[in-house]
Parts: sequence; C-alpha cells; structure tokens
Amino acid sequence: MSDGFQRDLLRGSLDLMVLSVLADEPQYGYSIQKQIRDVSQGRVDLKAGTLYPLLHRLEADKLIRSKWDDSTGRRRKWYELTKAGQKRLHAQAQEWHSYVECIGQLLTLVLPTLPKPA
Amino acid sequence: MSDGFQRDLLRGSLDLMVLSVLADEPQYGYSIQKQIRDVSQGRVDLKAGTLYPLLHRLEADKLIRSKWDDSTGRRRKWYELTKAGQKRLHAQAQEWHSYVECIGQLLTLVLPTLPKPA
DNA sequence: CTTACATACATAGCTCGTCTATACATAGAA
DNA sequence: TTCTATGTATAGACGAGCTATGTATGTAAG
Repeated sequence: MSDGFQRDLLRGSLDLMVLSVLADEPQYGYSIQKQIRDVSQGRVDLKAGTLYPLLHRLEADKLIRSKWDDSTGRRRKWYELTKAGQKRLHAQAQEWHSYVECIGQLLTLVLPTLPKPA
Repeated sequence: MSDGFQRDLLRGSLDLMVLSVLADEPQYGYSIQKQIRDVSQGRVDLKAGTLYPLLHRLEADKLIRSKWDDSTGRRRKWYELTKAGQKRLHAQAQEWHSYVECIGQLLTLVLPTLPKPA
C-alpha cells in the first residue's frame, strides 16, 4: 500500500473494498486498482502482487466471476459480483460498521480527549 | 478472537486497542484482555497466545514498559504507556479515523443503499 | 480433601493475507 | 526508440494473530 496507511490496517478490509467497487458494475483489475486509489486519495494503492491474487481468491470462493476480453489490443479480465458475492459484500459491510463502532467505543471510553474524526 | 469478528479485521488495530486501554492507567495482561472483551461485548476476545506476544512486541518497541508485582500470590506484570507509546497511540487513533473515513467513502460511493452504521 | 475453575503468564508452531520482486506484453508519447 | 502507462501474473518473504500446550496459584464446590 506504499505510503498512506500502515500495511496491516488493510488486512481484512481489502476484500470489502474490492467487492464494493464491483457492486456498481463489472470492472477489470487495473480499473479496480485505480478506483480504489482515487477514492482513497492515493492512500490505498494496491500493488499488482496484492490485487491479482486477491481477485483469484475471491473467484475461487465464487464471490466474483471473470471473463476475458481480447477484442482490443489490451487483454482485460473483467470481473463481476456473483449472488454470493453480493451477500458477502453486505455481510462484510455490516461487520465492518460493527467493528468500527466497537473500536470507536474503546477509544472514546478510555480516551475521551482524543481528537474526533473529521 | 473466537467468534465475533473475522480474524483479519483485528490485524493492525489490536495495537491501537491495547494502547488505548493502557492510556487511562497501568494494567496487567489479564485485565487488558478482560476490558477489551467487556467493551466489545465479547466480540473481541484476545487469546493469551495473541495478547502476551503482542505486549512483548510493544515493550520491545519501547511503547510500553513493565514491572512485576510479586507482592501477592498472583504474579502480575503491570504495563504502562511510555511517552513514545502515548504519541503512537494518538498517531494510530488518527490513522484509524482516517482509514475508517476512507472505507466509508468507498462504501457510500458505490453502495449508497448500504445500511448505515448505528 | 480434592476436584474444578478462574486467574495469570508464557512459548512453539501454523496459517494465510499482504508485500516485494520479477516477468511478459501492448499502446501511446517524447 | 525509448520511456511511461496499461494490463495481468507468479514466486517467495514477512509477520500478526491463531491454536495448542505448559506452568502455577487462589477460591469455591462437592
């Protein structure tokens, strides 16, 4: 993730990120990478070595499915959510919110003076 | 973490949790574990094999310091934040809020219909 | 009394997601 | 033609958190 967030923060939420950018419409690896980088203002910059294995894992788990497009000079592998992927996305989003709330409580409990999120 | 959150969510935020429960007052391992379990309503239940190595790592990094208390039958190792630990805590809290906001944006951008956090 | 459980700390070894490094190939710009 | 951006891919290293196990004491139940 280059600069930006410390590496381990991503762990466990990268799936959520990728699934969520696929929620709208099918995309290919490189465009997923770019969109996440843009939305995060460059602070989450997935390397190829992170993204592609992740996509392969999601596909192996039947959460996304892929289709090659060789019609142009650039070979692109398009991914889209499966039904299971949509379910997983919603479940993970719920869990994420719940987790955030949980940490937030811990922080406000013991550190009421801590600077609040913007 | 037993049931509750999927394992990788904790990654990168466990340090933050432990540092934050130490912000108030010195505590020993077992009490840290209990407090985190209580605040999270049982959903973050650190195993000994997770907590103690983590504490040793934090101490090796000079973010906390320890002192044995053998005055009672129960040997307890009390930990407290160092100055560096306080700095790290605030930095990590900031980063956490920033990261949460970032993910939140991604979720609302592509999934405006997603259930909001409570 | 002795059995059981909560307390209290510790380490060895495993898992597996993310990272770095490397590889190959095309399109477009300098 | 040389450099950059695009586009996908894998091998190997790293390391945080997990499981399993070990030791030992205080306290309550039977």
